[in-house]
Amino acid sequence: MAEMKTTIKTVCIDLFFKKGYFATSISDIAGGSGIQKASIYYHYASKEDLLFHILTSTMDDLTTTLKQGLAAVQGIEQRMRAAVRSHVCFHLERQKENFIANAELRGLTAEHYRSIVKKRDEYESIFQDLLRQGTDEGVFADVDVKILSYAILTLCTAGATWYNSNGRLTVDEIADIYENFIISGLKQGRFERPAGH
Amino acid sequence: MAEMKTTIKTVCIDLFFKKGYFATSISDIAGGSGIQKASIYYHYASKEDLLFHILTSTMDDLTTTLKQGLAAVQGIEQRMRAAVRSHVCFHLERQKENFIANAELRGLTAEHYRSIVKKRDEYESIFQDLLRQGTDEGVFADVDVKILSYAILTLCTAGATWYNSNGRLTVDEIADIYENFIISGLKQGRFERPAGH
DNA sequence: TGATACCTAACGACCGGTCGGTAAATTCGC
DNA sequence: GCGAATTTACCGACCGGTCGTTAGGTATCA
Repeated sequence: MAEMKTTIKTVCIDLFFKKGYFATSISDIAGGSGIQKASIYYHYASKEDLLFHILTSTMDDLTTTLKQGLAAVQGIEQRMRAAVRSHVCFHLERQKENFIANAELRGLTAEHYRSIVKKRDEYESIFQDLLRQGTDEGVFADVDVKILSYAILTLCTAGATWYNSNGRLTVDEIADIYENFIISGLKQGRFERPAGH
Repeated sequence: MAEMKTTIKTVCIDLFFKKGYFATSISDIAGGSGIQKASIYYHYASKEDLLFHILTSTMDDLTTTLKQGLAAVQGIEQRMRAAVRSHVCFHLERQKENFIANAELRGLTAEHYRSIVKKRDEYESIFQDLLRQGTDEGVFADVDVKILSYAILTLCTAGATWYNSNGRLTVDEIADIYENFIISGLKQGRFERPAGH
């Protein structure tokens, strides 16, 4: 049964989130999982292998979720809204994994690093396509696609660093705030006369 | 002369930025500084002390720069623009230190952690005051001050993770993009109305 | 019986940090 | 003005401890 393998991964996510990858030892992970540290190596090849597993599944699920969220949505503004919402909700709902995915890339081997960055680039390119299309159609202002895509993604991603699931706002309420902020930011100049400089 | 002390700090910033705090050894720092690792301890009490020095000076300079940038600016929109610009420029110009300040807080002792977080909170509160005032005056939409302040700061801060000083855009050009994006996001499609009278 | 899932024990490497010592520069007593 | 005392800035050697990892053994169960 892959029961312990799952337990180890879950414990690992908790610890990497709380203490960081380098500050977490195999002993910590073993202790949290209720086994001896040598037994970790029956399930995973190395500490880095564990990190890579976490990041790979997170990135894959992230992209899958986005594609599902966009599948039935028409119109560029609505599609961008859906994309932002998908991104925010995923990051808040799977806060720990996403925090790790953004903070611990340096723990990977060069090869695994490339693999994760490739997945991230593919994900980003979906947003960049949306931005480009919105700009072409004149729905969004003539924005810098590269910079604005980074802006949108890091903005929502940052939620994973401060979000408190017991806090004042629900995931949906936070998604609303980001959605409106971003869409307004993208439409800039479309509503108002330019402010004096 | 405090020459070597400065050299060590500079080397340290480079290494912490490139490899991360935990992955950087005292030997690395010593090697980069051209001395033996024991000599590091003549200038700094510990590895953590080095990190704390870096973060303290960065946070202090950050706040000082913001206050200077706001000193002579009138009007809430212009003040927010100035604040965003100050924040972006500081983060891009001192990219490495700011990256460390956002990534390596976990390396601090509990006491030093509190000290840095306190500085960060004070800095954030300046932005929150601007947001609150802008909302009160009706210049900005009725936004959630807490969430939007995090949004603005993390947005600009993120620039320090991807900015390439040899890249396509200058610091000022990037600041322009952020400034317009954020102000538009805060106004959320509002037409500008003469405030009050 | 043999695969599965764990264990105990131990490995070498490396870590942050300390120690005693020292050459050179600076300060001080006279 | 000059020798003595002290401080500055560094070094090489080494410490206890922890790290990720491995070898080899053992209980369970089909």
